[in-house]
Amino acid sequence: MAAASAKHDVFQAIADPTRRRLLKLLSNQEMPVTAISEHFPISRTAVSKHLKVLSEAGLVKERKVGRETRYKLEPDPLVELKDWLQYFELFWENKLNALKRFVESDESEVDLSINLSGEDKQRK
Amino acid sequence: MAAASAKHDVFQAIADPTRRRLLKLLSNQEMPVTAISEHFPISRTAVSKHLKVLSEAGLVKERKVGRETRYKLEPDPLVELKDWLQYFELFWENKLNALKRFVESDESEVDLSINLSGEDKQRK
DNA sequence: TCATTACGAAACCATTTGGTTTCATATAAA
DNA sequence: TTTATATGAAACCAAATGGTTTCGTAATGA
Repeated sequence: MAAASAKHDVFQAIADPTRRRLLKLLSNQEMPVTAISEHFPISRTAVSKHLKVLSEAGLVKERKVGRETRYKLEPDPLVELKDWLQYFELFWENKLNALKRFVESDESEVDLSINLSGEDKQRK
Repeated sequence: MAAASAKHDVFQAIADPTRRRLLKLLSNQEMPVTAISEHFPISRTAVSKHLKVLSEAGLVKERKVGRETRYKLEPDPLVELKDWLQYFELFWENKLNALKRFVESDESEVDLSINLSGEDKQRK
């Protein structure tokens, strides 16, 4: 699945603060472009281009209704971000806790090579 | 807290695929620049610039050892990403579950307007 | 029918980005 | 001391980015 969002990836799409605001705005409601752009200090055309980027990343879906195009959030591609982040969960906050979670959750697909004490983490 | 990583934010820092690879590489080990750049098809100088961006976002820490500068991951700023993502958790995965959680938790501060059927809710 | 509204495409522009090569400097090694 | 190594700063460049204004077209409404 996850229809190969070729041209723009999620990481790049959310790099821009305007686009992040767009995503939040559209998470609550489906909205047409003009209404959307009233929430931003830039031109409608500029908003339209941001929406295009988001669309190419698969993060919004558009639907034509009469003469307007309504956009809404399509959150699925954010899973990629979540997965990426998950790798690093091990390293922040309480690192020991993270390790514990990791060992317990048995989603040990990757050997992260963290060796905190010289102990063998493969213990069961 | 969270020492105002002014110039580059986390979102922008991780937008570049090379920088994402750098973070993974440095999560396991502290490494000097030349060794790092052997893992990439670009010049050492280019790698150095990427490291600077990561550093300005607070995502790596450098330490001078003799004539080399060693870099390692500093994962704390990723929490910002995690928090941002968390907002959207409601919307992906099993949307019915999310809705259920939402309804049950009675923290109905926001009208999430999840439209499960594809019907136009505005019809009156 | 004719005017208005909603929208995206196009052309254009300044700035940022990601890369290069060259150079200066500090440390290590011979 | 002299040479080699490790690194970042500087100058430069092409392409991408984020914005603008102008224009064409489709749908609504008077």
